[in-house]
Order: sequence, then structure tokens, then C-alpha cells
Amino acid sequence: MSKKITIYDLAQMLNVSPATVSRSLNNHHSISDATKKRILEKAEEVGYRTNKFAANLSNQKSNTIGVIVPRLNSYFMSTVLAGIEQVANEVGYNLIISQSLESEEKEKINAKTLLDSGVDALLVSLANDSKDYKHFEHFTTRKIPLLFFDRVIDLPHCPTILIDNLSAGYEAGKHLIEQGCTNLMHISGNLKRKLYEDRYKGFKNALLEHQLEINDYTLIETDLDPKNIQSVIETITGSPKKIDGIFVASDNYAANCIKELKKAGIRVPQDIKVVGFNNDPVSEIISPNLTTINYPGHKMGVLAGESIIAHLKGSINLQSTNTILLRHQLITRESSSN
Amino acid sequence: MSKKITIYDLAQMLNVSPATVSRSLNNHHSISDATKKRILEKAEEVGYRTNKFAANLSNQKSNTIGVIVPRLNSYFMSTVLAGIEQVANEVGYNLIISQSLESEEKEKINAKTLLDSGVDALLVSLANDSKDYKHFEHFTTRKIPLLFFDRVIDLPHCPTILIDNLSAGYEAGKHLIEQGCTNLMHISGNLKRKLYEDRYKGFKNALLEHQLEINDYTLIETDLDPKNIQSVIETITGSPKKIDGIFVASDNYAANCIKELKKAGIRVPQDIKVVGFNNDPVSEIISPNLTTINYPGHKMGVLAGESIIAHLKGSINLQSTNTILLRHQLITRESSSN
DNA sequence: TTGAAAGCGCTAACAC
DNA sequence: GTGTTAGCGCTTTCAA
Repeated sequence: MSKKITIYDLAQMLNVSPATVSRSLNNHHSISDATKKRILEKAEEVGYRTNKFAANLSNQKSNTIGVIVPRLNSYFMSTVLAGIEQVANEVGYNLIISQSLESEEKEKINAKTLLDSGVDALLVSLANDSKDYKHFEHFTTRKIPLLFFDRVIDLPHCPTILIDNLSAGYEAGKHLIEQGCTNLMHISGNLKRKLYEDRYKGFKNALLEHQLEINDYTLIETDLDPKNIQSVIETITGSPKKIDGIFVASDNYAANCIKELKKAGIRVPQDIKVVGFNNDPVSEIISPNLTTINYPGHKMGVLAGESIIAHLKGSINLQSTNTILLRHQLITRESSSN
Repeated sequence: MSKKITIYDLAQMLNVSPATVSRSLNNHHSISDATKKRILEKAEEVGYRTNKFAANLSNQKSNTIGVIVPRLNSYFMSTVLAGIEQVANEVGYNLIISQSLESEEKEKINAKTLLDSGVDALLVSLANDSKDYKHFEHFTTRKIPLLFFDRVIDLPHCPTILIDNLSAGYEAGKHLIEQGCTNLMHISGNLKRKLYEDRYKGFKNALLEHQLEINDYTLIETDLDPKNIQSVIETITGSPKKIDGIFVASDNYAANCIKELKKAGIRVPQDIKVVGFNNDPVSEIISPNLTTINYPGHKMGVLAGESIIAHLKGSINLQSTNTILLRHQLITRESSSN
């Protein structure tokens, strides 16, 4: 902002008051069309650009929405962000995006920075690490709307958007059982996060319902980082009772599992059937194609964006809606077929 | 920002002037440690939060960097963004990210919005569509640093960060030739963008150097969207001379090609050898594993972030550096083996 | 329909 | 080392 043409300059050029210029620029109704037109044209002509700093200061709002995600470079998350960005962009909101990199510490700092930056609202998907949520209180006390998606926590007045992980887990388990698996394993993400806990619970429910054994091999908690996959493979191959069905909490990890299992001479789906999660494009690239749960990331982003913007514009009150559940769907492919 | 405690409030509580408070908060040297401490403590105690709008207005800077990318949900791009975010976050810069969705129109609007938002600098990867670059002139005339990465354009005073696509294309072609391919094809992205043009040029150079024929089947231009892959497969299978080597401008597309080729009964690498681009994780998931060119996305993001921030802090002058070339690398895997 | 003027909260030049 | 004060550029109440 250095070629400083202000509303004062415009006012002077046109022999009107700055107030009139300001009103015209904001399309205020109490200005005659004639002067409005005159001012707008002049503004265009001299290349006037509004100074948002000043407008923000005066308005106490920024037309900016803050986003905190664990990391933005996963297929799922970047898809969600793309959805949020799209709707925000359309209605003229800016998006400030920051990553917690799974660290509660960074999440806190990010929240603080975004608060200071004067975001009008905050969208959050939690870090695995986070146990304490005081850093979000500043937002609620200041009545800055706060919405959680995917990795959520139940905070008063904060709506959440997610899928029904419990039933998704159940469906995955049930499907494997129906395909004839009797010795099942779940490879989970960080169980501190409710979505992973729920997926496991649902999965376990399916086992219980079919009177299948639950033992030390039923659940492995991981960070879902393929780097550390080897120990998981060893656990699978080392199980006393041969494992014949695996439900993995992410497609990416599942694809890597399949790859390593194949290397270890274990056939998928003949020896072990696999169900992933997310419906990542990789699920259709891996051979065999991966059975998975479709998780509508883009839609989630769009919905999160739309909800928060509608709330900001006053057209709906988010505080009352507490949870929005998106529809998921089991997609069966080769990795679990008979 | 509704629980409004200002520096005036603090000043009053402590019987000092607002200026002293401001200076203390900014750790100005001309303030005695004693008062500084007193003020900082009080600020903490009453939960004072600085109002960035006011600070920005006064400073004429926002500590914010704008980013425009074609879309943020590709593996490569989200990796770059993760890199940018990481360095920006570390030094207290915010990132406003927007997508052009490959449309010049949206790119223009995004640029305008970011300009108005008062970003201190702008990082851009161009939309395929863009032919006109006037929308970036506002930045250069206002001396707002502008840096292009990946999909770049040569604008005066604007540094660019990219890899040597010419030699990357050459290496890919040469590799296929060395593997015994004689009838080669390149599946390119939008040739309006120089990086794709360069990849093809390099590839062609390899063919010319080995006196291989260049014909209508040597080059297919696509949007690299797997949705429209079928026509490409038909072109491949319909070629009068059997194509035995393909260089694809993205791993994702290459993986889908391999998948479809396999469906069509064509064996990779026996019948056709394939080289991709990016070293996307999918390249190690697809079977056969994909030979590819490693493209250091995260590093590119980090470098872009570091460069622009160093420039903003005055420690280097970016205008003089015109182009930063990152090192790429051919990674040979099964898809091109003998 | 338009204008005058008082903020919005912070910074920094200039005094003391 | 600290205080006074004049901006930064826009919005908006109140008055005309």
C-alpha cells in the first residue's frame, strides 16, 4: 500500500466530503445515484484501493477466517481446505491457514496469532497432541465463532462437523466379517482423538455382535505415518492366530500395508482382507483396489465454510446446531473380495 | 476483538503514558527494564491483546504473506504450501492462501483481494489459463515483493523458484531411450505454461540426439486430470507404430495411465515403459513402482518462504536474484526397468 | 442527500 | 527514560 490515494484525495478531487466518498464506495443507500456514479468512476480512474487496515480498525472486523489444521499436506486435509477456500473466496472472505503439525504447543500459538490477527471466525481440526483446550476460550469469550471439523472436541457453543465414525467403523468391521474374516485387526490413529476412538468402538461392536474374539492383536495404535510401518507388519505376521482381516484408519496407510504385506508374501485379499478409510485416490491405484469408507472431504470443507459464513452474516445461528454429521459410505473393492 | 483492553487502559492502570505502554509491548530499548516488566506483567494479568488492525494501519504493514495457487489439493502443491507455512509461521507471518482453480479470472480477483488485504508480499504459482499478467503490476508498482514458484513467468524484478524442467525432461527421455525404447511419447500438461513446454523440449532433445522419430504421437497435451484419461489411452493403443515408452508430466496421471494400460492388456514395463514426474507417494504404491523425477516440493515451499521473508526483513535483496533452480533427480524404479 | 467531526487503537516524531 | 500529540484511513453519528 504505497500509492496512497485515500478517500480524502477522492473527496478533494470531486468537491465532496470524505463521508460521501466512503458511503458511495460502500454503496450506501442514502447517496444519490448520480454522485455515487461520479465517485465510483473517479475511484476507478485514479486507481483507488481501499485500505483494509483502516476499514478493519473502524469496523472491528476483518472479513478473514482463520483455519488451524494438523498438517495441510494430506490428501484429505487439502481437499477440505480446497472446499473451505472455495466458498470463502466466493463471498469475499480471506482464509488464513496455519498448521499445528500435531503439536499442542503450536496449536496454541497459532490460535493466539489468529486471535490477534482479528479473524472473524476460526475453523479447527485438532492436533493429536491436544489435551487442553483453554487456548480456544479466548474465542468463545469474545464471541468469535469457533467450529471444529474432523478432529473435533465438544466445547460449549462450538458446532462440529464430522462423520459418524462409530457406524463407519462398525460397517467396516461388519463387512470384513461378512466376507468371512474371523480374526480381525484394527490399525488406528491416535486414540486420544475421538474419531479414532469411535472408529475402533464401532469396529469392536461388530466383532462383539458376531462373537469374535477380542485380544491383544485386535487393536494397534499408530501415528498413521507410513515410515513406521515395519513394526506393524511384524505384529501382523507375528500374531499367533493368523489375522485374516484388517481395518485401517487411513487409505494411505492401508495402501502401504498392502504393499508391505505383499512383499512379505501375504496375499491380499486371499490371505488377508483390507478395508481402508477416506476414499483417497490411492485406493484406486493400489493393486488390489482398496475397499474403503468414503469420507467427503471437499463437502466437509464447503459445509464448514458455508456454516461459519452464514453465521457471520447472521442468517443462521450456529450455536444452536451442535453437530453436523456428513454421510459416509462403504465402497467395496478388490481388497476385501472373495 | 470485543473484550477491549487497549494500551490506554493499561496506561491508566499503571499511571504511565500510552506511548510507554506501546514501547514496552514492542520491547523498545529506550524503556527501563523495570517499567517494561511492570507493564508486561499487567498486560498479561488483564489479558491484553494487541489490536493488529490498529498496528497495521499505523505501520502500513500486516505481517501477512499472500499465496495464490492453482489448487491446493494436489500432493505437490499442498507439500509446497506446508513448507511455506512452516517458515512463515516460525517467524510470525500469517499466510493468506487462495486458489485460482486454473482460471485467470479468479487469479485476477484473488490478486486484487490480496492487494487490498495489504499483504506484505505475494507468492504465486500461475493458473494454466493465465496469459495476461497486468494484475500483478499493482504489486510491483507498489514495491510489494512478488515471487513466482513452479508455474512461473518472467516479470521484471520478480524472482522465480523452479527446477530445471528442460534438463529434467531430457533426462526422462534419455533414460527411456537407454532402456531400449525407440517409439516414445510425452503426455504433457498445458503447454501454455513454460514448465510443461520445457519438459517437452528437453524430452524432444533427447529424441533428436538419438535420431528417434518425432511425429504426431510424440506429444499429447492434456489437463492432467485423470478423468479424461480414456482418450489418451486410446491414442496410445491406436498408434500405428507401437509406443514403447511414455514420459508423463505428473505421477498421479502416470499412475492412472499404468492402471488403464494394464486393463487394456498392455504390460508395464515389458510392453511400455513409463516415467512420471514429482515423486509423489503414489509412485511407490502403484505396481509396478513408478520411475520418476524427484521434485522437492517441501523444499521449494521453504525456500520460497525464506526468500520472501529475508527480503521483507531487508537481509537480502531479491530483485537481484532472478531465478533459483532447485535440484531434481531421476529415480529409477520398476516401471522403466528391463 | 450530504457534511463535520469524533472515534477505532497503535506508532513515532518531537519534546522534556 | 517517559510523555504529548499528531497521524494512519475509514466509518458513522449527528446535524444540516
